[in-house]
Amino acid sequence: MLRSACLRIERRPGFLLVLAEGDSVSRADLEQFLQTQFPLDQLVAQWLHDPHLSRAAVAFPGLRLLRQDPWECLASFICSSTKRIVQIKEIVRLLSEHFGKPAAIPNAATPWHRFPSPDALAAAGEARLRSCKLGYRAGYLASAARMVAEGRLDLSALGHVEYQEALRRLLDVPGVGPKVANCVLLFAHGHPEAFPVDVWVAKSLHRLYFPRRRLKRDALSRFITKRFAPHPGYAQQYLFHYERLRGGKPSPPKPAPYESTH
DNA sequence: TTCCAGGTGCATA
DNA sequence: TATGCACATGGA
Repeated sequence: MLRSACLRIERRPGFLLVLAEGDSVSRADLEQFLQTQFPLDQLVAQWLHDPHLSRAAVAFPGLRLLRQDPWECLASFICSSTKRIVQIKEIVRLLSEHFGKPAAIPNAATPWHRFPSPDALAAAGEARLRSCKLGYRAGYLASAARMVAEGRLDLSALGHVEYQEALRRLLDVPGVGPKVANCVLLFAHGHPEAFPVDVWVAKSLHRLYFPRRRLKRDALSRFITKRFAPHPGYAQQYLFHYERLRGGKPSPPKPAPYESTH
C-alpha cells in the first residue's frame, strides 16, 4: 500500500513515466496503486451486451480504478461536497501546501507536498483548515482527522470487514454520507459492492436507462449493483467519465415522482 | 447578479 | 420515512 508517498506520473507514448522520491516506491507498490493486475479486458468483454457501457469503454480505453490511500481518499471526498472538481483539486493542493510535508520530486518546477496526515490536520484545527477554501467542510474534516488520529476510526481495518460493517463505521464520521462512504470503500479498499451515486452518475443512469422515470439513489444503486455485477464500481467510473465527456450539466431529471426498480 | 457544484445534517411533516 | 433547506466558496 502506498502511504504518504508522493508521485508524479506522466503519460508518454506506450508507457508511463513515474517520478518519485529516491527509491521510496517499489514496482509492486505502483502496480497495487494503479491496479495494473486487474483483468480489465475480461471485464469490458462482459459489457458487450450493454451498448452504453461498451461506448464508454471505447471512449476511455484502459481506465482503471486506483487503489488510493484510505485517509487521503476520505479527506478528499469530505472536501468534495457541492464543490466542482477543479475546486476540490485546489483544496487538496492548499491542504498539502499548508499542512503536508515537502517532497523532493525530480524535475518538478515547484515544490511538491505530501497529503497531510490525520495528526497534522487534527492539530491544525477547524479555523486554520478554513483558510484552504473549505468553508463549512472544515469542521467535518477536522472531526474526521481527530477520529483517525485518536484511533476511534481505524481506516486500515475497513478493508478487512464486510461491506455493510465498513459502511456503518464510515457513516459515523461527521460529513460522511452514503456517497462519500462508498467512494472510500471503492477507491481505497476495493470493496466490490461499493457504488457511489453522485450527480453525474445519477444523471447518466437516468439518461441512459431510465429516461422517463426518476429513481432515488438507493434504487439506482440497487439497479446497477445487480446489472453490472460483479464489478459495479467499474461501471460507475466509466459512466461518470462518459457523462462528463458529454458535457451535460449534472442536475437530476425534473419530471415524474420517484419510482422503485422493484 | 445569479446559479450551481463528485453531499450531508437537521428540522419538519 | 420522506422532503426541503442551509451550509461556504468561487467560477461561469
